Amino acid sequence: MVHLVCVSPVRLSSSSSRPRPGVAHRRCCLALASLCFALLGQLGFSLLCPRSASDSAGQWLRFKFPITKFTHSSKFKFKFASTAALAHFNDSHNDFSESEHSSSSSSSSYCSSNNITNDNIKEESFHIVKSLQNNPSLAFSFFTQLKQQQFVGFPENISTYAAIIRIFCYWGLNRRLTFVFLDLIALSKQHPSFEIHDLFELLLDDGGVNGGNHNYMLRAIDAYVKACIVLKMFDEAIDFLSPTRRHSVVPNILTCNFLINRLVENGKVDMALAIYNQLKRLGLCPNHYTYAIVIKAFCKKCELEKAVYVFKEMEEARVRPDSYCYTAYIEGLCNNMSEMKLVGAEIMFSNMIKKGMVCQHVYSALTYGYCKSHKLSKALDLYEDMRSRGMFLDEVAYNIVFSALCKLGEVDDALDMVEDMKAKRMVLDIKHYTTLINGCFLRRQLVDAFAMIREMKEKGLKADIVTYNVIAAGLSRIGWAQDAVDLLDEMETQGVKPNSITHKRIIEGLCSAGKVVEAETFYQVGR
DNA sequence: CTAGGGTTAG
Repeated sequence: MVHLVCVSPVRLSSSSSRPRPGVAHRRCCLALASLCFALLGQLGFSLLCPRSASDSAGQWLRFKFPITKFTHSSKFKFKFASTAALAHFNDSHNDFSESEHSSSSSSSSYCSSNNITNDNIKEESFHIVKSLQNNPSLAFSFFTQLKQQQFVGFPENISTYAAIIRIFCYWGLNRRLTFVFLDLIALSKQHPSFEIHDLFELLLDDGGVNGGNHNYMLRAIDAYVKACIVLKMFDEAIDFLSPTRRHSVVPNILTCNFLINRLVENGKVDMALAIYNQLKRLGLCPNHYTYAIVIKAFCKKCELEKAVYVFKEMEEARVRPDSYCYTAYIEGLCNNMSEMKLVGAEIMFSNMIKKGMVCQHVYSALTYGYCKSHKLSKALDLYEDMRSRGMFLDEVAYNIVFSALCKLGEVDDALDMVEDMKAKRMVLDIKHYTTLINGCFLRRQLVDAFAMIREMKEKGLKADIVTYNVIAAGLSRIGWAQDAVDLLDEMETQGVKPNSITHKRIIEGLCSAGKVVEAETFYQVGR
């Protein structure tokens, strides 16, 4: 095994002559890296444990994989400011100039000891991650491997986390940063003595990541706040936006938008509006998306006048509303449906057309409004209008149209459109199938209905409670009461719990099939 | 940071 690792060192050409690596190259490199790490896992960790601290296993990686550069020019060397906490680690590998490296010398040193202690893994992992600072991709896969083998423990190995965070901050790999923080949050829950704030203190020891440049620190804060939001830890996210926690860094409006939007979606509308007001007090400028979310928030509270007032606020702030803002309001009108409001939505829609601001989404919103108020032919007219403008339907919009067509009893048209979707390589999901199955049953097109059910299952889609209710209703309606009852068995094996609608449909089926006694028993004791 | 869709009611 060791032999295999050392046979063919990769020759590194000088950085100036090598073309910039493309995405494919990077992917390839990453794949190669994971492969080798997997190999390492099998070998045990001994390969990565050199005799001396300076003889880092990072060197092993260096001759094994060409060092890839990301978008930064090589003039920008990663500056890894030392901290008091990290001072005992050897910093000699900061500079990763890609000089020719004699590979043969290191072959023996990596297969040294077999008796690895947790301590040297800790030390080495920090060391290796740090030495891969010019290759974030590789650093990340190494880190992932460490985690999979549970070598990144807590709270002892906080420095390895700090190292990986610094690297990702520097390279602006925000998504990966968020993943690291998701991890950290999970770990900090296992180890209550550790607080994320301690980690930030560590990062701040340098005066910020990378020599006090707040842009880097901001990335770490954003990523952490985002991770909190994803985990619905809203209080923690909000707490971090407070002046004492921000470390005098101004929060990013995009992150704030993300927070406010998720708050609204989770029904915490008042909290969202409070944050919005706080942002304004902080002097942060909301952008058009912020305003759109606020419009949505007021609509959700049924305070449509206040939603209108937001447009005024935008005018004062000289932020031009975009199609999303208008759509948010149209959606609000459609959801708080009344004849008058629908007219309001139509007026705003035609204004959008005049301004050349229509987007696909506004069509969905208004179509949905028409469907809800049973103006199905208007909905279909709108669909035609949309096609005439060369807009295309996406998956969700297709389903809105399907649902309108099915209610009109025009399932065949819907089924034709399914073929269009497939021709466009669009994938149907469980909601499409539910709509269509329902439509087929309503028209008593049983062959189509069962074909749809089969197709859905063949594609590996699992029916959920709504789908089962639709099927139960369909079976009952066509008089197949026993099959509706039997559906409960299938639901049980699929782990879907029937609800009151399911039972209601089954009882209806039994009653209309004349099986009143069975219906009564079912009502009394269930199945 | 970018939304929206499927059952149901005398």
